[in-house]
Amino acid sequence: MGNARKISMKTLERIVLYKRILGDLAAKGQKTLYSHQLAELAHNSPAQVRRDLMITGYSGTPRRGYTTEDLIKKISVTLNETAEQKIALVGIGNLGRAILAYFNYQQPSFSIAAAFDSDETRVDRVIAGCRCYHLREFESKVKELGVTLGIVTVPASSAQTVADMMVSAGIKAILNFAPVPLKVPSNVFADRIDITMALEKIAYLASIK
Amino acid sequence: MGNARKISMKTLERIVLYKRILGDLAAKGQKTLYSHQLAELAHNSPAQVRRDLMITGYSGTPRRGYTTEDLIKKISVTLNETAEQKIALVGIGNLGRAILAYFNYQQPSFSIAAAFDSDETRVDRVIAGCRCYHLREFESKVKELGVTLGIVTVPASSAQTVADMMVSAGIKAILNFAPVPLKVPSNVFADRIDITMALEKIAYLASIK
DNA sequence: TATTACTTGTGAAATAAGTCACAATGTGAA
DNA sequence: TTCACATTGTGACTTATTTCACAAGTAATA
Ligand SMILES: NC(=O)c1ccc[n+]([C@@H]2O[C@H](COP(=O)([O-])OP(=O)(O)OC[C@H]3O[C@@H](n4cnc5c(N)ncnc54)[C@H](O)[C@@H]3O)[C@@H](O)[C@H]2O)c1
Ligand SMILES: NC(=O)c1ccc[n+]([C@@H]2O[C@H](COP(=O)([O-])OP(=O)(O)OC[C@H]3O[C@@H](n4cnc5c(N)ncnc54)[C@H](O)[C@@H]3O)[C@@H](O)[C@H]2O)c1
Repeated sequence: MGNARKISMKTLERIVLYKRILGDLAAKGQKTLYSHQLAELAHNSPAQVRRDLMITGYSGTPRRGYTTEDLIKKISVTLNETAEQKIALVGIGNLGRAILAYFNYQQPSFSIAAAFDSDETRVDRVIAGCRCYHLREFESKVKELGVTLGIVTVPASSAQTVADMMVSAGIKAILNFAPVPLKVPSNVFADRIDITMALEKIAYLASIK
Repeated sequence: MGNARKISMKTLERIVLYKRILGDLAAKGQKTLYSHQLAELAHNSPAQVRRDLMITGYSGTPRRGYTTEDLIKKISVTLNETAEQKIALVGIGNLGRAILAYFNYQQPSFSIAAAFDSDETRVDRVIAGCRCYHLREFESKVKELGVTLGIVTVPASSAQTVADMMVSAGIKAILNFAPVPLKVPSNVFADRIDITMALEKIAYLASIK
């Protein structure tokens, strides 16, 4: 869309975090803050914060810092959060259900519009306010509901098949919890959250301390 | 421990992935492979694979490539996987239970030794083979069982308190699922998996495609 | 009003990560 | 055995990210 400047992955991740921190502060009534305060809360440096905020185009004022509400709004615009996006989750297992339950409470710029599974015993019900359908209804529901994002919580062996289905249904970005990299066309973005890998990582880091 | 060379986070993450891929190939009977094949499966470049493998000290042979089993062993040694590590999970909610259920099936170089919660109704039972205790028993159980790793799956408001408790019980590394950075002393490592952030990230990336 | 004391935004430098490209080398074929 | 050649390991280069450091600017104070 509009945003001319390209945001690096690292900066993207941090400004999402900044927005959340700012939201908490705003809820507590804090009107302004300095880069060093945001840095403290985000566990990084003031220079990093200021550099990251450059891409939003928002300018603080010297000596006064940033206005909480304005900065939140500017980050939201930068993140194109104007239009709410809909998510389809595939794989109503333990992890899938935890995610469904969680994102019902939350109300960010996206919502899980529908969930799917290939197991007949897991479909045709409502979990945490989200309807569960059989996988065969995937493409039609995605199109009907205007889904643009996908969450993959199926076993690794089925993850690529599910991703392919998402791509052909027109989904634009996928978050994959299966421990296998997905192959998607270059006009689709796929990210992976690999919990096992994260554990092996901390196991290594504990072992060298 | 022994490992002189410092592994970068990026390389660490990738060699963990390589090991898993190699394990799958070995299970299917593949004896050797080339850097370009591993790159294909890991979704990166052959040069990246070879560069990453340098820190293991393992050398393949030109024209024949890498011997699957040998490379797996060398990565395991690099990752100090000789001694199995024990994990304590705190927060037996939706996500915590999904994780408990999952890591019971798996048998890697670590296992979840005990789970804890502050809610009386969630303790004194066994979930997926893992005993659940009240949080007040945390320190004694951690020491009794020799736990070195912690998983935090409590609400954001309690995450820092739980982390502090883990640190004072002697835990060396923490994996945190709460959407808030943890403050830990420099001899402890804290990593965070932020699912909401990952979703906001793909939402942004979908919006610019 | 002039001055002081901080904070911002950002070029420039430093560091980290990734890619290229090629000499060295072992393999399999003849 | 000899040779052709695909593959490895790595120095050098490129690109990305972070940090430094300081001019410019604003609010508070006197
Ligand atoms: N639960 C965890 O803590 C955890 C940790 C690490 C990785 N993971 C990964 O997350 C994924 C889900 O884990 P889980 O614990 O929820 O597993 P699970 O077995 O509880 O759930 C998997 C679900 O996917 C469904 N499914 C299987 N094949 C399907 C297909 N082709 N189409 C649609 N649905 C299908 C199953 O019916 C089941 O409901 C797995 O890839 C797993 O490796 C989970
Ligand atoms: N479930 C998800 O998909 C999801 C997604 C994003 C983030 N998260 C984060 O993961 C964490 C857990 O999420 P969840 O969905 O499992 O929540 P949940 O409410 O289902 O579970 C939280 C558990 O922690 C326990 N708890 C609360 N305070 C505690 C304390 N001080 N000590 C010990 N136990 C305590 C509660 O009794 C409960 O059992 C939260 O921080 C949440 O923000 C979860």
